[in-house]
Amino acid sequence: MCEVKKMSEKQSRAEAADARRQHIVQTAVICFIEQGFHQTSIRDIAKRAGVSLGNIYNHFDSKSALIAEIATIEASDLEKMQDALSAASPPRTALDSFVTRYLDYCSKPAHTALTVEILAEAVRDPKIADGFGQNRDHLLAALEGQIAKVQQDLKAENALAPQDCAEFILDLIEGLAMRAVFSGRKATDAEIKALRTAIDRIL
Amino acid sequence: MCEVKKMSEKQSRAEAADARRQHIVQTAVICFIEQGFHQTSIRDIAKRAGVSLGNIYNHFDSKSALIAEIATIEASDLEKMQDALSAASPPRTALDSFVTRYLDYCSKPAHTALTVEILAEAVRDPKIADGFGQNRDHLLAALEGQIAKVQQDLKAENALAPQDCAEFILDLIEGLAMRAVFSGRKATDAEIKALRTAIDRIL
DNA sequence: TTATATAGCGAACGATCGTTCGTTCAAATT
DNA sequence: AATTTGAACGAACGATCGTTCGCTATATAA
Repeated sequence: MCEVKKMSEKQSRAEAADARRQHIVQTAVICFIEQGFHQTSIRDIAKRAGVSLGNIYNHFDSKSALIAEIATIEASDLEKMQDALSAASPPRTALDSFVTRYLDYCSKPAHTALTVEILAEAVRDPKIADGFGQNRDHLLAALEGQIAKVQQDLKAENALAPQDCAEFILDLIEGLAMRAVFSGRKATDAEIKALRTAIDRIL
Repeated sequence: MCEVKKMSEKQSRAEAADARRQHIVQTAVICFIEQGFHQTSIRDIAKRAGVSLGNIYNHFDSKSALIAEIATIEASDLEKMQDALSAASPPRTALDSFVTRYLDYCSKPAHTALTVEILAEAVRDPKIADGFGQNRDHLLAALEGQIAKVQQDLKAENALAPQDCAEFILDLIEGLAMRAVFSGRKATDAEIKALRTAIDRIL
């Protein structure tokens, strides 16, 4: 009846609940990054989110459900990376800009902390491992498509299969980023140049 | 006085203590691989090792000290990998055999589980991160030496710097191994062949 | 032989964990 | 206006955590 009227000044109950839920998720992510999954208690999250302990269980079935949801969200973040690959620019340009974007993405310490945490969880939870692998496969497929085009343009002989090529390129980018994060610095220009050279050779 | 007499049939007190300590460490490793650091309790380890709860604290100061020790042991396992690199065989042969050995090493699911766990710990504990990074640097240096020789033999122009090259090669091997482990299989011959091709190109 | 030191034990401690529960209160529905 | 719904709360529960402590027994030292 009066749904529309107060939309602008005050959100509906369902909207407020969704916002609260999302706020809890975001706070949980911060806690998990800082302390890890199993060193973070529900009380930690509740306190930091300014929410009661019991209320968290109105929005999530259990702590592991909250972890699983965050793992899914983090995995689906990869989808945004595919935009750079689907762009209508020349394949080679698209690939170059993808390298830049993905390296930046992997170079964020927060991303590394969360990814490693999810990886450790994925070792024992096939459900999380699946979500992780599935989204990575999507990115891989998109990358593979561009690589095939680039190889066609290069008319390269004895080229590596695009699938292998795509996996290797991701490995190189992730490896460089992780090394930088763990030594508390950013990848140097020299390192990035070497990365691009290595990718060129692999193509 | 009677130290020597019973050495063969019964170990001295110090030896027995050392053996017990090592047995606890090995049991802890198994528990940590199966359940992760923070999902494993001291009681789990004690029970599985057939040792009393309190006795563990006669051998280790705390749970985190036990974790740190295991992280150190695992990191120093990398040293054994350098043997293949220091061998007196032709550089190219040494490098090839290293690729095989390191891929096998990284392909063990138990190794992956423990490494990911240590990595997650290293994000928040600089001491563990240092131990991890230091041992990796040693391996890297050894690999770098062989790469320099191989490049010299190839008389390649515009070759990548041996340091970068070494890091990239480790990234490729570790990436392939991790992918295989997480999908519950072994690296296929085709994948290994692709890996070797990629390494050839990078050199 | 006597004294000392230490590995081994398991009950016990205090803290904290994930989760449940009864309750309150305001929004939504009738 | 009356009723129902569900978000929000925080005390409470039972379990488990890392760690400590007093104790026994035995190898070593004196």
